[in-house]
Amino acid sequence: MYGMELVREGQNRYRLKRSGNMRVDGFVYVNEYLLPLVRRDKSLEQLANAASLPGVVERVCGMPDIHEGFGLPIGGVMATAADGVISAGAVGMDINCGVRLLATNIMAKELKIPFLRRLIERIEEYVPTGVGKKGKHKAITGEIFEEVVHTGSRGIVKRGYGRPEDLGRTEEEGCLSGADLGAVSGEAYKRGAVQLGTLGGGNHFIELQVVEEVYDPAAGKLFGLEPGVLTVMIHTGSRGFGHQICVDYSKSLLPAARKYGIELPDRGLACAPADSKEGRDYYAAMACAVNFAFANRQLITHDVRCAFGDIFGCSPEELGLDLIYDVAHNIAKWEVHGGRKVLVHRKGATRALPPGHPGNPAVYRRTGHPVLIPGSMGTASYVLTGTGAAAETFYSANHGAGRTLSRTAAMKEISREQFEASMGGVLYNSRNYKELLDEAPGAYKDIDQVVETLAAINLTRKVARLLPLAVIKGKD
DNA sequence: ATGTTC
Repeated sequence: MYGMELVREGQNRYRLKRSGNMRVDGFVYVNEYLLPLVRRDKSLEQLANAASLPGVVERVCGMPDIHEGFGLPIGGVMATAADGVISAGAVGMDINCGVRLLATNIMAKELKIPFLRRLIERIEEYVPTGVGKKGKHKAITGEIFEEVVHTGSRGIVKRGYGRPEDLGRTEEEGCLSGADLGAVSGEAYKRGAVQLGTLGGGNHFIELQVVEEVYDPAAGKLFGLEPGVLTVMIHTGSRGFGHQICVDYSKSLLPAARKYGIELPDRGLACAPADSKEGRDYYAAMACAVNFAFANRQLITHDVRCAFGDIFGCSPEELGLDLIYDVAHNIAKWEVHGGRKVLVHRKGATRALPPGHPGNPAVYRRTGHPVLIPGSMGTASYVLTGTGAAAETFYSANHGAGRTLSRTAAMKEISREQFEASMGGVLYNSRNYKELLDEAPGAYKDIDQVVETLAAINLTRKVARLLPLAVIKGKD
C-alpha cells in the first residue's frame, strides 16, 4: 500500500516519509539491533495508516519496542488536533494498562529464597491472578465500582485501601476527568464490576526486584532508589472492563466514521471526530476504564502491603512500601504541545514529561516524574525520566521490551531448557513452565537495547536498572 | 490484552 521508506535522520531516528494518504511523516526510533525487527511485521504500515487519519498533527511516532497491534501498532504515538479524530484502536484493548513501582526500606540481600517464596505465595493469596478471575474484596460492591469509574484511585484510597500520598504519585492523580458510566455498555459493566483487585494474565505481573544500578543518584535518591533496595512492580490494567469497552467502540465507531465521511485505512482504526457525540462517548467510556485501572493497581498495592506485613510480622508502614509512581501505557489524553491542545493517543508508550514541566506532580517537578519501563519476566526493568528533547515524541517513551515472537510462536519455538536458562533463577509462581512460555524472555526484545535507543539520543535519561528476584504471573 | 474460537 505504501512504500514504507525509512530515511535515517541521525543516530537511532528514522523518518517514515509521507506517501499515499499519509498527512504527516512518522519518526521511528530504532538502533541497528532493532531496525530489522521493525520490518518483520505490519508495524510500519499501521503507523502509516494512523498518519492518514483526519486531524493528525506533527508526526506519528514508533517507539523502539514497536510491534504489530490492532489498528495502531503497540509502541505507537498519535496526536490529533481538537478538530481531529479519536480512535479506540489507537488506545488499545487494555485501556490504561500500566505500571506502578513501590520502594521498600529493605535491602534485598537480607531475604533468603524460601522467604521470597513465602512472600509471593502470600501476595497470591490476596490477589487473584489469571484470566477471568473475580475480585476477593467483599466490601468492594457494585456501588463502589460505580463510584470508582468516576473517581479512580481516590474512591479506593478514601475507603482505606492505600495512603493519601499515593494519589499525588499517580499519573493524573489517579483520576482522568470526563468519565461517564452512561457511555459504558451493560456487558462491560457486568464484566468490570467484579474484577477490581485482580491481576489478569498475559504480560501482567507483580514482581519483587532489587535495584541493581543507579545512573542518576540525585533522581534515584528522590525516588527512593538506591543500590540493593527491594522494590515491588505491579503491572496490570482494566481487565475485561477495558477490553469490552474497546471491542464495543471499535464496532460502533465504524458506522460513525462512515457517517462523518472518514476514509478508514484499517477497521482497527475505527474513529470519529473527538468533538462528536460518538467521539465524546468513547472518551467518556475510555476514561471509566482508565479510572478502573488506576483503582485496580491501587487496590492491589494495598493487598501487597498487607501481604508484606503478614510475612514480616509488622505494619506495612515500617517496611516503607511507598508508591514511587504509577504510569499509564495505553491511554488517550488532552495535553498541550507546541502551544495547542491535542489528543495524544499512546498505545504501548509512556508519558515522559521533562524536568520543570507543570504536568509533573510537585514532588517530581525538578527531575520530571519517574518513567517506569517493565522488562519481560526474568529480565531487567528500568526507571527513567523525560527530557525537553522529547517534545518531538509528545513527551513519550517506550513502554517495555516489546514482543518479538507472537504468543503462538513462542509456545511452539521455546524449549524448556531455553526457558529455564532465560529465567536465570528468578522465582516464579507457576508450577508448570508451559503456562508461561508465551511470556518467556525469549519472546521479547532485549530491554537494554530498547531503553538505550532513546537514552542514547537524549529522549530519556536512565535513573535506575532493576533486576527481578521473584515474579507472580497470571495462570489458571 | 481478553469469560483467549461471543
